[in-house]
Amino acid sequence: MGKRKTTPLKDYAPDGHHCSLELKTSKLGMVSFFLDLKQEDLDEIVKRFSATHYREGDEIYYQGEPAHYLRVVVEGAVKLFRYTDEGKDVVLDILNPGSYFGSLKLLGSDVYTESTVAQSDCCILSIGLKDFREILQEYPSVGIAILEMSAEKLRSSQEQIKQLTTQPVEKRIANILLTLSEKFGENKEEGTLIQLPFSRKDLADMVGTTTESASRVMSNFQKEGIIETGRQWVAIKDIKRLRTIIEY
Amino acid sequence: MGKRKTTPLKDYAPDGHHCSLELKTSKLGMVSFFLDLKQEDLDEIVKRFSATHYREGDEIYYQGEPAHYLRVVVEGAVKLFRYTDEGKDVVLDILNPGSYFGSLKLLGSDVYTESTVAQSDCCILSIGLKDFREILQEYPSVGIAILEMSAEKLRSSQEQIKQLTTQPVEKRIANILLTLSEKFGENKEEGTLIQLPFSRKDLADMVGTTTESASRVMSNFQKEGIIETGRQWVAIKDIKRLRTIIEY
DNA sequence: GCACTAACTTGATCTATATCATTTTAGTGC
DNA sequence: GCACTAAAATGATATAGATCAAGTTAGTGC
Repeated sequence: MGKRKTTPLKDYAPDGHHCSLELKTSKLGMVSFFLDLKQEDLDEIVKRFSATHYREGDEIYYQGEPAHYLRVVVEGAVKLFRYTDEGKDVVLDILNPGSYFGSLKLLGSDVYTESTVAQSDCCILSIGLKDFREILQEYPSVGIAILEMSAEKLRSSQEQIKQLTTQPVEKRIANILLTLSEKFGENKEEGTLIQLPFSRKDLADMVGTTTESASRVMSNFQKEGIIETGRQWVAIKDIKRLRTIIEY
Repeated sequence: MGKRKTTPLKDYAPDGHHCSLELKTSKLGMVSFFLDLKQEDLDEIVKRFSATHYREGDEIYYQGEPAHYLRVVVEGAVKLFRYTDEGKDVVLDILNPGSYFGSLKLLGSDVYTESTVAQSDCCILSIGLKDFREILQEYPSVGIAILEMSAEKLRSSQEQIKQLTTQPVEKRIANILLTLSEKFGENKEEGTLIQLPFSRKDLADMVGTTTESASRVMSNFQKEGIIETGRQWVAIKDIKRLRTIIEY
């Protein structure tokens, strides 16, 4: 049954020098709000962004800080979360390459309402809001596209609310595993490895439960052969069964 | 102690003919995405919207229907909700005059992901997405404003997620009462009357609990003199105490 | 290979809230 | 004023999941 000795997760970007201009351009082109642009326009836009590299666990910004930038994930994963006065964390989203975050407050000043950390090593592009505003004025299609993405985010947030209020913990976890595997899954011999380090605590904070409850559910899933899991990693072995759990 | 015999809620617009052009214009000017426009531009834009009047309880659109319109509340209140396969309702928001809803999918087709009903008699302006797109192209400031409103909606939805996962029912209800009183409150001799018909079931669906639990909490609040309440109406008598409950 | 530690698991309670079952009452319409 | 009804309140019980308290182990670094 193949006892593992090391985490199956890729240990990428140890030297932090993979964010070539080409990679940046191609990733920025992926972001759907730049989807409609011609290559030359895109090249022009990329120049206005600056790239920063973060190591796993680095904070990108804190809840409460003044907000001046819009950011885009080029590589890696970013965790977006709020913490409460009582010290609990609530994970709002885990972003994959191509997603934007930060502020969209183009007029007046703004303050971040969530904190963000690099969930894995990652490369982030950022642009000042003034500059972004200029881009919006130059390329109206960008505005329309970002408006749609923003509406989409709202919808998925509403879906989360629905789940929190109507679904038991087991279903919520099954759901998150499915979502994460769609965002970060890599097909391996035996099932889909979620290419993203995340602990039971992270998982619990994503679905609004405790580490212990998350752990129990994951243990059951593993016993049933639905997943295979270790410290900070999960592979899905039986997606069908996971879907069944969600639906009934 | 003044036993009430009738609901204190206003019974407005019984004949449905109060949506004058002036009212429409002034309300549309209130919507912050038209805030920057000159009066003449606004007049031009208003013409492209058409007004519809709904009676309390009327459905405006259903979850799953193809979505072709963007709408704005001119008068009254609109309940935005999702229902689940198991027959539960989740209230996502209660909109007051000046709020927009419907679709923002300007390219391609879209399907409503929530249902909406008139929570009170109300007047709604709607515009086809094509027309709206033209407005966006003509008046770029509208796009920027709506982008910000959309970001704001996302944030309040995230706040709701935080509350659902970290706060007990009593605090969540206290919170909603405060929000509703800000949106629909009218100052009366004794406290703030929430000018909006809503039942214990509505309340429960807003905070993700059951009618019974909502009822118990409301009974306590009334016993403590924090609120006064009857069928489908609530008045807040001691906002300070409500705030205390939320905070500790 | 071996020791070390944070991550994870497991078990035993406890508790907030759901659920089920009635009873009570506010507000309407006659 | 009185009867009627849907809404709300209340009580008794059940339960999912939180909390508290020890263990276990996966994966790392030597």
